[in-house]
Amino acid sequence: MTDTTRPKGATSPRPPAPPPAAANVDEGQGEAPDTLSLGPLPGYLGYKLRQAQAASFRHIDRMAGESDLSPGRFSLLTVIGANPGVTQTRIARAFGLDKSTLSPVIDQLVKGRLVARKRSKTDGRAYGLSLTAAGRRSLDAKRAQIEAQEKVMAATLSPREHAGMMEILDRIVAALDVAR
Amino acid sequence: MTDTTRPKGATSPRPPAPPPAAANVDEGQGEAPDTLSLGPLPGYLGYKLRQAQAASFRHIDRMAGESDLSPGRFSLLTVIGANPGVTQTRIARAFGLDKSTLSPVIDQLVKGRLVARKRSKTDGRAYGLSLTAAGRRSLDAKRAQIEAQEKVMAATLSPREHAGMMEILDRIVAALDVAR
DNA sequence: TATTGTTATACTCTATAACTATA
DNA sequence: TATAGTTATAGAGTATAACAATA
Repeated sequence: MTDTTRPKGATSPRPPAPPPAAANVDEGQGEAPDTLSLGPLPGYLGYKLRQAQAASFRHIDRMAGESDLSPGRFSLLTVIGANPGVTQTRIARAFGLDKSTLSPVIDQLVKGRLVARKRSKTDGRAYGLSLTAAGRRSLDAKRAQIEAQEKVMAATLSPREHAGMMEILDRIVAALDVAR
Repeated sequence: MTDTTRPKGATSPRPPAPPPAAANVDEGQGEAPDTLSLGPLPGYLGYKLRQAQAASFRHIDRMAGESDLSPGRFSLLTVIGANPGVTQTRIARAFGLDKSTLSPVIDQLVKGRLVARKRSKTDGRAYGLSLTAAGRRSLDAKRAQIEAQEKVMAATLSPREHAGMMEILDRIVAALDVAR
């Protein structure tokens, strides 16, 4: 999810470089030396959604310093911060993830002292999760980066377009999760 | 990239289940039994982009049969199909990937007999890639699924909204790849 | 020396299955 | 029996570094 304390010495795997715009050409006759066709790909909304999502991660990564939170860990810390005492299972359900997915990540966050894990008084199986002071600081720092990115995106959109995107994206999610 | 022939007996890792809509609630006072706050997440365009992208993959996966192409391998086969004789390096550049990323994937595609790899006559280092008949069939089958998904998305959008999305998504990618 | 491609290694994100401990 | 969490294993997708072969 969020990558707390990226292993100090680790070579953090960087996202791919932005694909050259040239490749975005829609099919076509321009068989120039190093331009290749992406076929029908640029006509698919799903493809563009993927491109935009990838560009977002790439951009966040470029803003990030060493041992910074990954987008996934950021969202995990955000939810823990907004729901002190929450359990792993509840978080997994909220994100639609399997509980086993969270175990190792939360373990890293706990080892990195960003998250505190306390056994529940009322249920000996469950843990209550909360942010440590360091976790809160990491989260705040990352949120500033995220919100800077939001400003970059908002700056290229009119307020109407921005609101429209938010709404349409929800509609797309709803349609796809129902379909089939 | 694309996942050609998913290892026959392999338990293809399924995408996460759709998160319950309840989790979408924006902060709030409603501290109901199992509703947890996502904090500021639902207000971020980047977060919604990620959700929509994930919903798209999830939906494709639900349509897919056994040993079907992953979205990544689909795009890879698409580009090979549209540019017979293309080299790995050129594809990597077009997608903004490192060349080392493609080696294992293409190797699988070749082993799965979906892609043919021939040493270039003019450059002994390079391979020319092309689709086999089976590769073409897999690609066509997958494309039908992809286009079915495109119809599902298009059905929830007005033509203007659809066109707007395509254009705005491009604008977001351009803005993010320049920023910082 | 530069380029094409491979291999080893690593990291994120995700899943299923099997298991422990607690309810 | 059901639930919370862990561990082992697996797979997609991506990277860097080091290397071989060819240019």
